[in-house]
Formats: sequence, C-alpha cells, structure tokens
Amino acid sequence: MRLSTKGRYAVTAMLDLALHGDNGPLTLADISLNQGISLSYLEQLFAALRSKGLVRGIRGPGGGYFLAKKTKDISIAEIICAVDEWVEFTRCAGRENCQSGQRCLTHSLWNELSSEIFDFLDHISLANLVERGTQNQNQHLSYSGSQITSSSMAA
Amino acid sequence: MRLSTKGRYAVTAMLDLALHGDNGPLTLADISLNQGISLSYLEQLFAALRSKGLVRGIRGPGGGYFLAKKTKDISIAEIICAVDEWVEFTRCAGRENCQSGQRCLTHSLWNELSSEIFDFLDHISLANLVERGTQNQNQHLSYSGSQITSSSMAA
DNA sequence: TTTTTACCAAGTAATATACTTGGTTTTATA
DNA sequence: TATAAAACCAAGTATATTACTTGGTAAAAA
Repeated sequence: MRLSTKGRYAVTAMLDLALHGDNGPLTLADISLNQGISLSYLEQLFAALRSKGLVRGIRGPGGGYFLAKKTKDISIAEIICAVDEWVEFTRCAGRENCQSGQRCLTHSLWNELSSEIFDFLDHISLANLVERGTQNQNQHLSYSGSQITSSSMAA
Repeated sequence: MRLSTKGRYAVTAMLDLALHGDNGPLTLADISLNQGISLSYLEQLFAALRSKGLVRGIRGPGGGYFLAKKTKDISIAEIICAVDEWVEFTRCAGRENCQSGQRCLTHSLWNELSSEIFDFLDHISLANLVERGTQNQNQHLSYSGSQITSSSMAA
C-alpha cells in the first residue's frame, strides 16, 4: 500500500473544500494559499480527484471546485486511492517459488493487514472530520468498522 | 505520515521472524530468499530495527536474528516507525500565516487523523497477525483501540 | 584458521514527489 | 465583444526516497 505525503495533500485539500462548505466554489488558488501547496501540483491532484468523481470543477470567473458528493459519502480511503492508488502486492497466488508456504503466509498476512488499514480509512468520512472540528477538542475519531474485540482474536 | 513499501518490507520481514518462532535465529540470507528482498537492503532495515530494540542479532555460523521482544509486545506501528520514521507535519502552532483559522483547522484535523492511524496500527501486534495465520481464513483483524462508536461522533 | 554470519559505509540506478513552465479552453462580466 | 479569471492540460525538472550494489570489518562457531 501507499499512504504518504501525496495522500495527505489530497486529504488536506479536500478538508479545505469540505470546511468551505456551501459558500460557492473554492478556487485552487485559494487552496494553494491556504495549504501552502503549489497551484500546479494541486491541479494534478484535482485532475485525479475529478476523474474519480470526488470533486466538480467550474470554469471561468467565480468558478472553482466543490465536492461532487456529500461529505458523509466521501471516505479518506477514497481520497487517498484517487491520488495514490492503493497497490495490492505480492500476488504470488500460491504458485511459483512459494512452495515453502512461509512466504505465502507472510504475504497473505500482509495483504490482510493492508485491507484492514483500507477498511479503517474507508470508515472515516470527511463529515466525521468536519464534525470533529466543530465540536470540542478532547474527543477522538472513531472506527465504526467491523466490531471485533481483541478477545475474539486471542488464541 | 509515511507508510509505503519500505515499512511493508520491514513488517513482512518481522512477520517472517515471528513465524519462524523459536527454531533458533533466522539469517538475513533466509529472509532475503523467503521474501525476495536484497540482502544488503535487509541489513539496512535490520540496523534500524535493531537500534530500536525490536530484534537481536547473533554473529558467526548458526547466527542470525530473532525478535528481541514477545510478539504480543511488538506493534505494526513500532516496526514502521523504526524504518520509516513517523513524521508529524504542519506544526504551524497557531502563529505565522495561520490567522485565518481555516488553515490551522485542516492542519489539526489531519494531525488527529494521522495519530488515529498510528493508534490503529499500534493496536495490532505481531502476535495478532501470527494468531490470525494459524486460525481459519474467514476472520478479520481487530482494532481494540479507543472504543468509540460512530454515534458518539455524529452531531 | 577457515567459514559463516552480523555489521558498516559509501556509493548508484530507478522511481516517486513536488514543483515549474507554458500553454488551451471555458465563461462571467465590463 | 474584449478581457480576465478560472479550470484544464502536457511536458518538463529538481529533489528526495527507494531499493539495491560494492566492498569491506568484526565476531564467533567449526
């Protein structure tokens, strides 16, 4: 998987868009100023976000970008995937030089962990983050994913 | 934050070590063969893992590496941090050109999300992954972190 | 004393990141 | 209708990171 600064830029920009709310479209120049990201780099990120149907762009004066979906329907995973692409690796699929089993086992375990991280990020929406910002400071984000306790895993 | 292929290599190698269990130390040459990672690159990764007290190396014939702690006491976050270093960004700390508030808000929201991801990975241990491997296939990993439901966040 | 291993340092090639330059459309508005 | 503001697009470049290479030294078992 990947999840580095590029995805962070995208999430930060999308958050900016979400916080701006319904005050008309927000220009990339504004986001560039707000977040300290170069305009052209934002253009590239937003080309990806647009192609994935996460934002809509309006040309001409008074134009800009706004979210193409409700904030509750946009997950962090979606945003990161749009710009970073979530790679599934080690698809050794049992054949080839994986006869020992050991290799395949670590691979499949990593793949599970990878998709678990995906699920985690997929269950946090932009709306969650925004709501979090408009409330008091001492709460934490939630993970409302598969409700499995640690006891269900131990032994 | 960062969490790219380098961290994946480290986690995969540590998993290999964990699965190997108590059958004496495992050589980097073995891991290199098992996981398809270059020996010298592994050496670099293990130098970091060793300096963080996650593994111990034994020199000479019959030597190799073994885990320096119990698998239940080694979290995925620890492993990734050892090789990838977890960066805290956007420490604009309220001053400078953050008067608008908007910028600081997105920054602090991202920082919260970042530490939430850290907590998530910090609550998954090597033991969890290994146990997962020795059981049947249809279970999922658990996140036994802060038990907050989504309802506690919504409005 | 030979071999096997960890350990170490200084490189390099390939790739990804973040940015730059120089455009073209579209569209509101003066 | 001309101008300017914006999205949109393509092709570059500098920097940093990733993954690997080379060529060692040090420790310890046989």
